Amino acid sequence: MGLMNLFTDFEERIKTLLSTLDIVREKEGEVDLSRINVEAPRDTAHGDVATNAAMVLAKPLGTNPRALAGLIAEALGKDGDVSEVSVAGPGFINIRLSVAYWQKVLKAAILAGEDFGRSQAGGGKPINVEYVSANPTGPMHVGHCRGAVVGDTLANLLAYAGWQVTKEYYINDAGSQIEVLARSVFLRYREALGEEIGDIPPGLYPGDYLKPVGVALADEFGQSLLSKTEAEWLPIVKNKAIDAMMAMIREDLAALNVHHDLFFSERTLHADGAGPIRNAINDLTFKGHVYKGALPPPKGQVPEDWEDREQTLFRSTEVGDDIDRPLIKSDGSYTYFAADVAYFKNKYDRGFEHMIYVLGADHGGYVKRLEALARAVSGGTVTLTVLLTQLVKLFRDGEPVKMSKRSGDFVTLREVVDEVGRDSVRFMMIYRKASEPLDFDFAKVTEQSKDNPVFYVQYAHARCRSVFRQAAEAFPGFSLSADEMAATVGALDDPNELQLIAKLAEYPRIIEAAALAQEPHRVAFYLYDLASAFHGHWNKGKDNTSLRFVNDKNRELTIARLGLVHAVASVLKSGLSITGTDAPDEMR
RNA sequence: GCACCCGUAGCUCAGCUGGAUAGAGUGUUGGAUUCCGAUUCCAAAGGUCACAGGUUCGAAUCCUGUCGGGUGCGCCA
Repeated sequence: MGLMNLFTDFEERIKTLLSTLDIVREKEGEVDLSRINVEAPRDTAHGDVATNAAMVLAKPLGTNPRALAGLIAEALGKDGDVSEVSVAGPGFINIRLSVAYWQKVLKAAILAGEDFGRSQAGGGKPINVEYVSANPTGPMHVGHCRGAVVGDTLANLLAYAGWQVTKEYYINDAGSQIEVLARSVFLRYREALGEEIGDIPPGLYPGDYLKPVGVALADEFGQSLLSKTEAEWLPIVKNKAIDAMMAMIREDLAALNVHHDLFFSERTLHADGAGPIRNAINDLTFKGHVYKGALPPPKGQVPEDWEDREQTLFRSTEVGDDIDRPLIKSDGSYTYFAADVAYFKNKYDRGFEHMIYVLGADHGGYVKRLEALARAVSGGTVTLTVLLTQLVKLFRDGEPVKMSKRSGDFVTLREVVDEVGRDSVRFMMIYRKASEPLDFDFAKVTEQSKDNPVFYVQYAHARCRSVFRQAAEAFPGFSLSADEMAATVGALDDPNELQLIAKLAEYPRIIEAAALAQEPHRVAFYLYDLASAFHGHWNKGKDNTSLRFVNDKNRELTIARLGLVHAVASVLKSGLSITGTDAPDEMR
């Protein structure tokens, strides 16, 4: 299956070829071949693929790059799939591939279909991707949107690239904000029983979305909760409130086409006298990372109410953090971070050696302590990466949309999805590096034009399907299998077609690189590129009718070209499905 | 004060983990166009990759420092 990725294919060829050269054999075992890479030259006029092999190896071999390049080029010239080799610049080796090779690549793409870019890079290793993890105190708002899409797309990408992915959501259902939620709901419960509650007191959640929860409580319990003390009704109301909030959040996520494999409750860590947390702290203590002491006040402005207090601390500074972190508060209760320690240990015990946390930029301060935690608990065997997604600014008609969480006057995720559509939201959210702030303009995102990247890519897919519909008209009773199309690729030799094949051939490499770098946006950009190449080819068919896909006088050629179209459509569909968006058969 | 993220065309952004003359889109300018589904197509102009050093055959990319923008900084979650 070397043909699946032509760059790794040629990397292998060059490495085996090198081992036959005398100059390399003399220093066998001493030369490092890992720095050799094979890539597409920036300028296609230079060739189809280029390698830096000569420049990397010249020094260790005690020769000069141009001379070594000459040797390699000569040997490469004997490869039947290579039509031309040249040495350029400081020692680049440029390779022009034969038409037959491109046809073989296309054949592989046609036969693989949507699996063309699938990779074994992940080696089936388990990886945990945690994302969203919004507090269950209300519906999701737009702020959660980007992390949700980036996390979900990254998880899809990693799965496609050969990892065994678990998509996980950490439910923050243990803190004091949950008590506030329960009290807010209890008020709505009294309201549902006919009581006049007036304005919602400050400090409680004012949103209307809690009213149905109050009504449900009234239906289930009648007046019975009113006679109980808060200590009695709180646990009951809390459970109902969390369940209701999570049901709402799951619906919101579903509307965004986000689906987690596991919802992990923070409360379970506090259960049984906080057994899991105690165990985790004991574990850390056993490994020598815990002590009792007082933290120095922060530099710069010292808080007015600063008091020196002794706490149980995680000596995270020894494993890369800037400051030691409290695990147990001075009143004896556990900090939020203590639960995080237990949660991390839980993941670790479940066998994950690779973990990704997708967090908002406002949690940037949290990164180092999580990394420190991973080192301390796993002894450095776990790779934990935190992906920070920058802020999204909403615009309507060029004007920024103001939001205030206090008044409950925020834009919900659902409102955005309902207005602009799931696919547009998802694509826009990853059509930018995660580390870059993002402007989200309602007007632009709804636009059905070339300016809207989702539309542009989906349109390319629809156009592909349209070609098949046209072919069915030109050749009644037409029905094609991948095998039939793959068998005819020899009919394709137009440079424009070969260029499109070359773009297709990049897909497996893009997938691997994006997965490795954990940068899902690269998939979106590639899709735009491919769509652009396809549209461009289509446009050439406007002037030059001989390039059109369907030629009713040449059945064989048409089948071959449909193979090309099929491969383009498959890659588009595969990529779109990684981004979690549809590949429609037609646009309206 | 400290830590993290970001400074690339007028604007919005890519840049394949160190490669060749730094690329798209949009905008500007000049042409083409009754077209197999989109207000389309082609071309040109447009750059001190924030700045200064360093690492090496080679830096937008890696290291250090400076400037500018954003985010966060005990016992909140």
